[in-house]
Amino acid sequence: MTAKRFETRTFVQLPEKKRARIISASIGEFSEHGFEAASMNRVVETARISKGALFKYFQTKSGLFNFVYDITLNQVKQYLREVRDKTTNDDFFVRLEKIMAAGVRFIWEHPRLARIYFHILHTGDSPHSTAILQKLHAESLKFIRSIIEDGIERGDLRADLDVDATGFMVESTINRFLQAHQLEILDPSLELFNARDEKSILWIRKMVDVFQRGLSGDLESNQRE
Amino acid sequence: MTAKRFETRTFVQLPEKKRARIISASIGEFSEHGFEAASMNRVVETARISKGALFKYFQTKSGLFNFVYDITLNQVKQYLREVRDKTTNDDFFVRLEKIMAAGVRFIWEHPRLARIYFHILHTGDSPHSTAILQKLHAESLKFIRSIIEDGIERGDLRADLDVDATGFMVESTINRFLQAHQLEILDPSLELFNARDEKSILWIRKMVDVFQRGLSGDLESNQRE
DNA sequence: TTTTAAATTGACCACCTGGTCACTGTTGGA
DNA sequence: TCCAACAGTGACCAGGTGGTCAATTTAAAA
Repeated sequence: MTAKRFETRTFVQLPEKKRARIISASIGEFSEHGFEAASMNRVVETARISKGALFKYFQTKSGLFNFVYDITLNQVKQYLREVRDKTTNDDFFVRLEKIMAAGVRFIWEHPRLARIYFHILHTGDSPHSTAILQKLHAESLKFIRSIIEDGIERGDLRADLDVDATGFMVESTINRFLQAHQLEILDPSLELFNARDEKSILWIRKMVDVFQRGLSGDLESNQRE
Repeated sequence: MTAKRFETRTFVQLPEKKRARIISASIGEFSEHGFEAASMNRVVETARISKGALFKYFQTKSGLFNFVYDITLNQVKQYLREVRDKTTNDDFFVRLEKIMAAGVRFIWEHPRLARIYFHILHTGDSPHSTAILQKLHAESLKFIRSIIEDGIERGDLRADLDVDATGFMVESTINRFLQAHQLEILDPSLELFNARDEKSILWIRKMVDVFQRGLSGDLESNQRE
């Protein structure tokens, strides 16, 4: 699998400052408008280059988007790998807490990339095929599932747990929780928009607790075998 | 609170068939493209009327959207009310199952309205203020919370349950589950896209079970006071 | 200094957008 | 039959879109 390049040789050879300006402008534009509504004219304006130049650096709007998409995805993957590797010895529920906390940190450190990631994840607004977008979701799910399977092996989780259903629920909750930090309209009443630390951690604890103990009042029903 | 009308007198007095054609064309357009990317030209084309006419029926694109949004919201609300009232005597977990099943049914019966609803809910792509969109989310959450509070009162759920966190988790899961039926890219590997009945119900059972019993393998930790 | 190759520019293209308005039916009452 | 009131039309508007390309500047090689 050869790495596809979306940027031209010309772009790569650009002085670093200029290249950085263009990348930043592109990230900004796509993070604010998504793919379809993003404007090449605005990118050109923000980056202070001519339109012709931009189209010499990237042949099409899709090309520029793919370039930014790559950066985004690599950052997300790296952060996921890091959390997983740093928490291998933790109990499942501690691990879950740390994963969520790391997500909040990621949003805080890379707000624009996070926006791009979640926007694609939720709207599919991108030049990619549905197949590729589904793969994105599948990877996200796979990550959570692997954590759950570890938890079962270690005995932190019920052995008879349905991994598919659990994975889906945990992933849904995490994603939505992280989005509430980022998209004001998705922050229902938790007041997590632009929140950090204390408030986030409090919520994380509460949610992990619900996952851990379940909802049932009838403790009998927790027993089974 | 007087009801704001988005459609003009002229539109109301239109022959029913024509009016229906216009409404259908508008619902179709907004369900496929959301608000911003929707095209009045396409609506006009599909509805087989002139552009001038459409702008006599609705003053602006926002007006037309609001009209459709009203229809959508009323349908959603009505279906929520119905499920709630029909299940008041059920156990919480049965109730949860029925709510999810009703959601699947709604998507099956009103696929275009469902698309509009979820699109707004997730992207905020609409001419409305963030305040109004937050209210949408808040109402959705409020609905789930009321079901949870009923469950606690009835003793189906732990009395010490955190209603906020639980509501958030349940609502996230339900929403994402329903979206998987509707948006192919959001259907990770559950194969629920365009699914109905058996497959959906199986998943619902699995998820409700996880909510009910929790994830813990250590049964001790379920005991507390 | 001259030549040559590469980098950069912005006017321009076709096509789209939401919205307008002078004009042309159509209808019903006097 | 005449006329007024309304319904409907589509060419047109300003402003946007992604993308192109002949002309120009820049930089390096000869």
